[in-house]
Amino acid sequence: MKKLVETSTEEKIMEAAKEVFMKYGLYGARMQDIANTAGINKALLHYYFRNKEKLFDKVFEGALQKYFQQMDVFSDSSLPIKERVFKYVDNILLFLSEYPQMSIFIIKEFSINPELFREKVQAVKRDKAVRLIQALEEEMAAGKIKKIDPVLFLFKHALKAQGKDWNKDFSQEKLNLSVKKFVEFSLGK
Amino acid sequence: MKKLVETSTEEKIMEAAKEVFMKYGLYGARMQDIANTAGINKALLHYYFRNKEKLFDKVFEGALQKYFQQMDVFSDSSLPIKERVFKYVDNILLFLSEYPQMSIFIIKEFSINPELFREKVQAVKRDKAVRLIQALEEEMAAGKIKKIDPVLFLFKHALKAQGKDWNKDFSQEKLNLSVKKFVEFSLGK
DNA sequence: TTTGTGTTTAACTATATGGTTAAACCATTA
DNA sequence: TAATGGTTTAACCATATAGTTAAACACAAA
Repeated sequence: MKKLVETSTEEKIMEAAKEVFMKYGLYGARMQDIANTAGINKALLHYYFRNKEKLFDKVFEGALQKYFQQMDVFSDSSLPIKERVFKYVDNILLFLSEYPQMSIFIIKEFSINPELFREKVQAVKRDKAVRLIQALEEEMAAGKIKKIDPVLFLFKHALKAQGKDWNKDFSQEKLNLSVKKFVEFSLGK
Repeated sequence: MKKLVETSTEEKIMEAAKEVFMKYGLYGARMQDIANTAGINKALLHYYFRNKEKLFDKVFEGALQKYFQQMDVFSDSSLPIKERVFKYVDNILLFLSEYPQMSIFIIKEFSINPELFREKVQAVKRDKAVRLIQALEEEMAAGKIKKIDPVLFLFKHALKAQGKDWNKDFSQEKLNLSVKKFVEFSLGK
């Protein structure tokens, strides 16, 4: 059947593109390299995904989707807020250990072109992060959690989940800025 | 005076190259971009540093030097081993927060070409890491610290310094693999 | 078998990129 | 002033790279 071959080739390209883009970034990746990795002719890349940037976008979108999907925990209002936060942080930690390349990749691409990056992210993220922030703000208003900047709140809890304590063990200067940047980016700050 | 202008241009190139290479990596960086960032003609890059790889090597060597220099704490045998470990981990944390790009950069370049990377590192690292391991093994033999794999030992202490506990809060699977890779790389494993 | 359609390829083009060269520049010194 | 030598530049070259095209291929329907 034709359809099967179709999806298979497209999948092969996507997998190869993912691998190469993650490794070298948008600028560093070579179309020929992607084609070789996928075991196909270079022209096929353009047949399936018009050009380099469109291919990159597709790969990127997939990666981001997986990442932002995890914010959906916050929509489950049956769970107490702290449970949700814990679950979310737990998922993120798992995600980061499952895709070590991806976290670095996202941080890198973000640092290369924050504006373009943010723009591309918007389409995927939609209101997920907004809803997350809203959920936190509601709980703050209800007095269930302390009133602080939601980003800071999430960051502190991410630290806490790892057994760190913001006040005791960490000073602002000693934080790994990448992690901070990453959390900030996630929330669209 | 000529000497002043000379060093200034070379410095400008080094600074620009550092910035661009850190951002885009060896493959992604463009010589023209480096020249523009330094505010000089592209040919000057080749005048001062023959070719792209040699320039990269110089930048890279500088970065690694700063990093591995911190292992020298272990040569100061007047301090108890635990003090040395603490001081070392402290320095590394400070280094990582001072140069957030660099840590990611090193991890990336390492993942792109481990063999070449290791090779380049050898020249800078020399016996620093060896001495570090030796110091740990000596203390282990003397019964001052528990007998475990020195790499694992250092990794655990790096976690501890951040308030994390290997056994309680972390499972092998949940660890951010990048951090583990980075520590392992540092010691030449 | 022939036709039609979607897939794949080899060969090509235009441009970007790393690198070279010869000449210009400029401060020092004979 | 003229010569010297390190520094800088514009213009160039060869190759790599993204992207295009026309033709071949494969397979299903007529």
